Amino acid sequence: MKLITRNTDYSIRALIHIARNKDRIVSTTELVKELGVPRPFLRKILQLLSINGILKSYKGKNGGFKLAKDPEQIYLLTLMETFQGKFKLTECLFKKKICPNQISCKLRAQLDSLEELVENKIKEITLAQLSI
Amino acid sequence: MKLITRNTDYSIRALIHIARNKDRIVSTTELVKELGVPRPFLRKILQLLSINGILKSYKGKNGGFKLAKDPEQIYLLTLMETFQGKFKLTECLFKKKICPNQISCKLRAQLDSLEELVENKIKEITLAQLSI
DNA sequence: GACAAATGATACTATTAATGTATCATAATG
DNA sequence: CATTATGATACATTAATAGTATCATTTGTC
Repeated sequence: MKLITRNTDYSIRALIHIARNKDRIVSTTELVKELGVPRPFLRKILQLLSINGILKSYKGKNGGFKLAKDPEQIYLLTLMETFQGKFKLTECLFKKKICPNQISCKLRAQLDSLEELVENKIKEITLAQLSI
Repeated sequence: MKLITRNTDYSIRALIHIARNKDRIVSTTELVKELGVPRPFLRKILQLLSINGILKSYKGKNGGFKLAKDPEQIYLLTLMETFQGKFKLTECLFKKKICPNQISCKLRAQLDSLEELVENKIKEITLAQLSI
Protein backbone atom coordinates (compact mmCIF):
# COMPACT_ATOMS: atom_id res chain seq x y z
CA MET A 1 0.00 0.00 0.00
CA LYS A 2 1.10 3.54 -0.49
CA LEU A 3 0.62 5.97 2.32
CA ILE A 4 3.08 8.19 0.49
CA THR A 5 3.41 8.20 -3.28
CA ARG A 6 6.50 9.03 -5.24
CA ASN A 7 5.65 12.62 -6.00
CA THR A 8 5.03 13.33 -2.33
CA ASP A 9 8.27 11.60 -1.48
CA TYR A 10 10.24 13.56 -4.07
CA SER A 11 8.64 16.77 -2.89
CA ILE A 12 9.77 16.08 0.66
CA ARG A 13 13.32 15.38 -0.41
CA ALA A 14 13.38 18.51 -2.54
CA LEU A 15 11.99 20.59 0.31
CA ILE A 16 14.56 19.21 2.72
CA HIS A 17 17.35 20.37 0.42
CA ILE A 18 15.75 23.74 -0.11
CA ALA A 19 15.21 24.11 3.65
CA ARG A 20 18.84 23.37 4.32
CA ASN A 21 19.80 26.15 1.93
CA LYS A 22 17.04 28.51 2.77
CA ASP A 23 19.01 31.70 2.35
CA ARG A 24 19.44 31.32 -1.37
CA ILE A 25 17.53 30.32 -4.49
CA VAL A 26 17.78 26.68 -5.46
CA SER A 27 17.25 25.67 -9.11
CA THR A 28 15.70 22.52 -10.54
CA THR A 29 19.08 21.68 -12.08
CA GLU A 30 20.67 21.67 -8.66
CA LEU A 31 17.89 19.55 -7.19
CA VAL A 32 18.15 17.02 -10.01
CA LYS A 33 21.85 16.64 -9.28
CA GLU A 34 21.25 16.42 -5.56
CA LEU A 35 18.34 13.98 -5.59
CA GLY A 36 18.88 12.05 -8.80
CA VAL A 37 15.22 12.11 -9.78
CA PRO A 38 13.80 12.65 -13.29
CA ARG A 39 13.93 16.30 -14.20
CA PRO A 40 10.55 16.79 -15.93
CA PHE A 41 8.79 14.97 -13.13
CA LEU A 42 10.53 17.07 -10.52
CA ARG A 43 9.67 20.22 -12.39
CA LYS A 44 6.00 19.32 -12.30
CA ILE A 45 6.25 18.69 -8.57
CA LEU A 46 8.00 22.00 -7.88
CA GLN A 47 5.38 23.83 -9.89
CA LEU A 48 2.61 22.33 -7.80
CA LEU A 49 4.40 23.28 -4.61
CA SER A 50 4.71 26.78 -5.97
CA ILE A 51 1.05 27.03 -6.95
CA ASN A 52 0.08 25.82 -3.51
CA GLY A 53 2.11 28.47 -1.73
CA ILE A 54 4.71 26.14 -0.27
CA LEU A 55 7.50 27.36 -2.52
CA LYS A 56 8.12 30.79 -3.92
CA SER A 57 9.42 30.73 -7.48
CA TYR A 58 11.91 33.04 -9.22
CA LYS A 59 11.78 33.05 -12.99
CA GLY A 60 14.54 33.84 -15.41
CA LYS A 61 18.26 33.36 -15.25
CA ASN A 62 19.57 32.32 -11.83
CA GLY A 63 15.98 31.61 -10.96
CA GLY A 64 14.62 28.73 -8.94
CA PHE A 65 12.81 28.25 -5.66
CA LYS A 66 12.81 29.23 -2.03
CA LEU A 67 10.54 28.19 0.81
CA ALA A 68 7.45 30.35 1.03
CA LYS A 69 6.97 29.46 4.70
CA ASP A 70 9.02 28.42 7.67
CA PRO A 71 9.80 24.70 7.78
CA GLU A 72 7.85 24.56 11.03
CA GLN A 73 4.74 25.54 9.07
CA ILE A 74 5.04 23.01 6.29
CA TYR A 75 3.11 19.90 7.26
CA LEU A 76 3.51 16.43 5.86
CA LEU A 77 -0.27 16.14 5.70
CA THR A 78 -0.44 19.21 3.47
CA LEU A 79 2.13 17.74 1.12
CA MET A 80 0.31 14.43 0.97
CA GLU A 81 -2.98 16.15 0.22
CA THR A 82 -1.33 18.34 -2.40
CA PHE A 83 -0.19 15.34 -4.39
CA GLN A 84 -2.56 12.60 -3.34
CA GLY A 85 -5.82 14.34 -2.57
CA LYS A 86 -7.80 14.39 0.66
CA PHE A 87 -6.40 11.97 3.20
CA LYS A 88 -8.38 8.72 3.27
CA LEU A 89 -7.03 5.38 4.40
CA THR A 90 -9.55 3.46 2.34
CA GLU A 91 -12.28 4.73 0.10
CA CYS A 92 -15.59 3.24 1.14
CA LEU A 93 -17.04 0.95 -1.51
CA PHE A 94 -20.45 2.26 -0.51
CA LYS A 95 -19.70 5.38 -2.47
CA LYS A 96 -18.97 3.31 -5.54
CA LYS A 97 -22.34 1.63 -5.03
CA ILE A 98 -20.74 -1.76 -4.53
CA CYS A 99 -21.18 -2.14 -0.80
CA PRO A 100 -24.81 -1.66 0.22
CA ASN A 101 -24.52 -0.71 3.87
CA GLN A 102 -22.41 2.17 4.99
CA ILE A 103 -24.10 2.81 8.28
CA SER A 104 -24.08 -0.67 9.73
CA CYS A 105 -20.64 -1.56 8.43
CA LYS A 106 -18.47 -2.57 11.35
CA LEU A 107 -15.35 -2.54 9.23
CA ARG A 108 -16.00 1.02 8.19
CA ALA A 109 -16.27 2.05 11.82
CA GLN A 110 -12.95 0.44 12.64
CA LEU A 111 -11.27 2.03 9.66
CA ASP A 112 -12.65 5.44 10.49
CA SER A 113 -11.15 5.39 13.96
CA LEU A 114 -7.86 4.12 12.58
CA GLU A 115 -7.91 6.86 10.00
CA GLU A 116 -8.37 9.51 12.61
CA LEU A 117 -5.44 8.13 14.56
CA VAL A 118 -3.13 8.14 11.55
CA GLU A 119 -4.23 11.54 10.35
CA ASN A 120 -3.54 13.06 13.75
CA LYS A 121 -0.07 11.60 13.78
CA ILE A 122 0.72 12.86 10.30
CA LYS A 123 -0.59 16.29 11.14
CA GLU A 124 2.17 16.71 13.67
CA ILE A 125 5.02 16.01 11.29
CA THR A 126 6.61 19.12 9.78
CA LEU A 127 9.40 19.78 7.33
CA ALA A 128 11.42 21.17 10.22
CA GLN A 129 11.54 17.75 11.85
CA LEU A 130 12.47 16.04 8.63
CA SER A 131 15.20 18.42 7.54
CA ILE A 132 17.27 18.63 10.73
CA MET B 1 -4.66 5.33 -0.79
CA LYS B 2 -5.77 1.79 -0.18
CA LEU B 3 -5.26 0.26 3.20
CA ILE B 4 -7.72 -2.39 2.10
CA THR B 5 -8.08 -3.47 -1.51
CA ARG B 6 -11.17 -4.83 -3.12
CA ASN B 7 -10.29 -8.50 -2.85
CA THR B 8 -9.64 -8.14 0.88
CA ASP B 9 -12.90 -6.25 1.23
CA TYR B 10 -14.88 -8.87 -0.70
CA SER B 11 -13.25 -11.61 1.35
CA ILE B 12 -14.38 -9.94 4.56
CA ARG B 13 -17.92 -9.59 3.35
CA ALA B 14 -17.97 -13.20 2.20
CA LEU B 15 -16.55 -14.37 5.51
CA ILE B 16 -19.12 -12.38 7.44
CA HIS B 17 -21.90 -14.14 5.58
CA ILE B 18 -20.29 -17.54 6.04
CA ALA B 19 -19.73 -16.82 9.73
CA ARG B 20 -23.37 -15.93 10.19
CA ASN B 21 -24.30 -19.30 8.69
CA LYS B 22 -21.52 -21.32 10.14
CA ASP B 23 -23.46 -24.52 10.67
CA ARG B 24 -23.89 -25.20 6.99
CA ILE B 25 -22.05 -25.12 3.71
CA VAL B 26 -22.31 -21.89 1.74
CA SER B 27 -21.80 -21.95 -2.04
CA THR B 28 -20.27 -19.35 -4.32
CA THR B 29 -23.65 -19.00 -6.02
CA GLU B 30 -25.26 -18.01 -2.72
CA LEU B 31 -22.48 -15.55 -1.95
CA VAL B 32 -22.76 -13.93 -5.35
CA LYS B 33 -26.47 -13.38 -4.74
CA GLU B 34 -25.85 -12.11 -1.25
CA LEU B 35 -22.95 -9.76 -2.00
CA GLY B 36 -23.51 -8.85 -5.63
CA VAL B 37 -19.87 -9.13 -6.56
CA PRO B 38 -18.44 -10.65 -9.78
CA ARG B 39 -18.57 -14.41 -9.59
CA PRO B 40 -15.18 -15.38 -11.14
CA PHE B 41 -13.43 -12.81 -8.96
CA LEU B 42 -15.15 -14.09 -5.85
CA ARG B 43 -14.25 -17.65 -6.77
CA LYS B 44 -10.59 -16.73 -6.94
CA ILE B 45 -10.85 -15.06 -3.56
CA LEU B 46 -12.59 -18.04 -1.95
CA GLN B 47 -9.96 -20.35 -3.37
CA LEU B 48 -7.19 -18.32 -1.81
CA LEU B 49 -8.97 -18.31 1.54
CA SER B 50 -9.27 -22.07 1.24
CA ILE B 51 -5.61 -22.57 0.34
CA ASN B 52 -4.63 -20.44 3.29
CA GLY B 53 -6.64 -22.46 5.77
CA ILE B 54 -9.24 -19.83 6.51
CA LEU B 55 -12.03 -21.65 4.71
CA LYS B 56 -12.63 -25.36 4.34
CA SER B 57 -13.95 -26.29 0.92
CA TYR B 58 -16.41 -28.99 -0.09
CA LYS B 59 -16.31 -30.08 -3.69
CA GLY B 60 -19.07 -31.56 -5.77
CA LYS B 61 -22.79 -31.09 -5.74
CA ASN B 62 -24.07 -29.12 -2.74
CA GLY B 63 -20.47 -28.15 -2.14
CA GLY B 64 -19.15 -24.81 -1.03
CA PHE B 65 -17.32 -23.42 1.96
CA LYS B 66 -17.31 -23.34 5.72
CA LEU B 67 -15.05 -21.52 8.14
CA ALA B 68 -11.94 -23.51 8.95
CA LYS B 69 -11.46 -21.62 12.22
CA ASP B 70 -13.52 -19.78 14.78
CA PRO B 71 -14.31 -16.18 13.84
CA GLU B 72 -12.32 -15.11 16.90
CA GLN B 73 -9.23 -16.59 15.30
CA ILE B 74 -9.56 -14.96 11.90
CA TYR B 75 -7.65 -11.70 11.93
CA LEU B 76 -8.07 -8.77 9.61
CA LEU B 77 -4.30 -8.53 9.35
CA THR B 78 -4.12 -12.11 8.08
CA LEU B 79 -6.72 -11.39 5.42
CA MET B 80 -4.91 -8.24 4.34
CA GLU B 81 -1.61 -10.09 4.07
CA THR B 82 -3.27 -12.94 2.19
CA PHE B 83 -4.44 -10.63 -0.55
CA GLN B 84 -2.06 -7.71 -0.34
CA GLY B 85 1.21 -9.17 0.86
CA LYS B 86 3.19 -8.29 3.95
CA PHE B 87 1.79 -5.24 5.69
CA LYS B 88 3.74 -2.11 4.81
CA LEU B 89 2.39 1.42 4.94
CA THR B 90 4.90 2.63 2.38
CA GLU B 91 7.58 0.72 0.59
CA CYS B 92 10.92 2.43 1.11
CA LEU B 93 12.40 3.84 -2.10
CA PHE B 94 15.79 2.83 -0.77
CA LYS B 95 14.99 -0.72 -1.76
CA LYS B 96 14.25 0.40 -5.28
CA LYS B 97 17.62 2.12 -5.32
CA ILE B 98 16.08 5.53 -5.78
CA CYS B 99 16.54 6.96 -2.30
CA PRO B 100 20.18 6.76 -1.21
CA ASN B 101 19.90 6.89 2.55
CA GLN B 102 17.79 4.47 4.47
CA ILE B 103 19.51 4.79 7.79
CA SER B 104 19.52 8.54 8.20
CA CYS B 105 16.06 9.09 6.72
CA LYS B 106 13.90 10.92 9.24
CA LEU B 107 10.77 10.33 7.22
CA ARG B 108 11.37 6.61 7.24
CA ALA B 109 11.71 6.66 11.01
CA GLN B 110 8.39 8.46 11.36
CA LEU B 111 6.66 6.09 8.97
CA ASP B 112 8.06 3.06 10.75
CA SER B 113 6.62 4.12 14.06
CA LEU B 114 3.32 4.94 12.42
CA GLU B 115 3.32 1.58 10.72
CA GLU B 116 3.82 -0.22 14.00
CA LEU B 117 0.92 1.68 15.48
CA VAL B 118 -1.43 0.81 12.63
CA GLU B 119 -0.34 -2.79 12.46
CA ASN B 120 -0.99 -3.28 16.15
CA LYS B 121 -4.46 -1.87 15.78
CA ILE B 122 -5.28 -4.07 12.82
CA LYS B 123 -3.95 -7.13 14.59
CA GLU B 124 -6.69 -6.81 17.16
CA ILE B 125 -9.56 -6.83 14.70
CA THR B 126 -11.13 -10.25 14.14
CA LEU B 127 -13.94 -11.58 12.01
CA ALA B 128 -15.93 -12.11 15.18
CA GLN B 129 -16.05 -8.36 15.78
CA LEU B 130 -17.03 -7.63 12.21
CA SER B 131 -19.75 -10.25 11.86
CA ILE B 132 -21.78 -9.56 14.98
C1' DG C 1 18.35 44.03 -27.84
C1' DA C 2 19.74 39.21 -28.31
C1' DC C 3 20.83 35.20 -25.99
C1' DA C 4 20.86 31.95 -22.30
C1' DA C 5 18.83 29.97 -18.43
C1' DA C 6 15.34 29.63 -15.64
C1' DT C 7 10.01 28.65 -14.51
C1' DG C 8 4.69 28.38 -16.27
C1' DA C 9 1.24 25.85 -18.50
C1' DT C 10 -0.37 21.88 -20.34
C1' DA C 11 -0.93 17.78 -23.16
C1' DC C 12 0.78 13.38 -23.87
C1' DT C 13 2.84 8.53 -22.95
C1' DA C 14 4.35 4.51 -20.34
C1' DT C 15 4.34 1.42 -16.57
C1' DT C 16 2.44 -0.93 -12.85
C1' DA C 17 -1.03 -2.50 -9.76
C1' DA C 18 -5.65 -3.58 -9.16
C1' DT C 19 -9.58 -5.65 -10.89
C1' DG C 20 -11.99 -8.82 -13.40
C1' DT C 21 -12.64 -13.04 -17.09
C1' DA C 22 -12.33 -17.43 -19.18
C1' DT C 23 -11.39 -22.21 -19.52
C1' DC C 24 -10.57 -26.76 -18.55
C1' DA C 25 -9.78 -30.27 -15.00
C1' DT C 26 -11.41 -32.76 -10.91
C1' DA C 27 -14.54 -34.27 -7.33
C1' DA C 28 -19.03 -35.48 -5.08
C1' DT C 29 -23.89 -36.31 -5.03
C1' DG C 30 -28.14 -38.31 -6.58
C1' DC D 1 -23.31 -40.61 -15.60
C1' DA D 2 -25.10 -36.01 -15.60
C1' DT D 3 -25.15 -32.09 -12.87
C1' DT D 4 -23.15 -28.95 -9.86
C1' DA D 5 -19.77 -27.67 -7.23
C1' DT D 6 -14.50 -26.32 -6.40
C1' DG D 7 -9.16 -26.45 -8.15
C1' DA D 8 -5.74 -24.59 -11.02
C1' DT D 9 -4.21 -21.31 -13.93
C1' DA D 10 -3.72 -18.20 -17.85
C1' DC D 11 -5.50 -14.14 -19.81
C1' DA D 12 -7.66 -9.29 -20.32
C1' DT D 13 -9.17 -4.81 -18.78
C1' DT D 14 -9.06 -0.64 -16.14
C1' DA D 15 -7.29 2.81 -13.22
C1' DA D 16 -3.63 4.97 -10.78
C1' DT D 17 0.98 6.13 -10.70
C1' DA D 18 5.00 7.67 -12.83
C1' DG D 19 7.29 9.95 -16.25
C1' DT D 20 7.97 12.89 -20.99
C1' DA D 21 7.68 16.50 -24.25
C1' DT D 22 6.79 21.02 -25.94
C1' DC D 23 6.16 25.70 -26.31
C1' DA D 24 5.48 30.14 -23.95
C1' DT D 25 7.13 33.59 -20.69
C1' DT D 26 10.30 35.87 -17.62
C1' DT D 27 14.81 37.66 -16.15
C1' DG D 28 19.77 38.57 -15.94
C1' DT D 29 23.98 39.47 -18.63
C1' DC D 30 26.83 40.75 -22.46
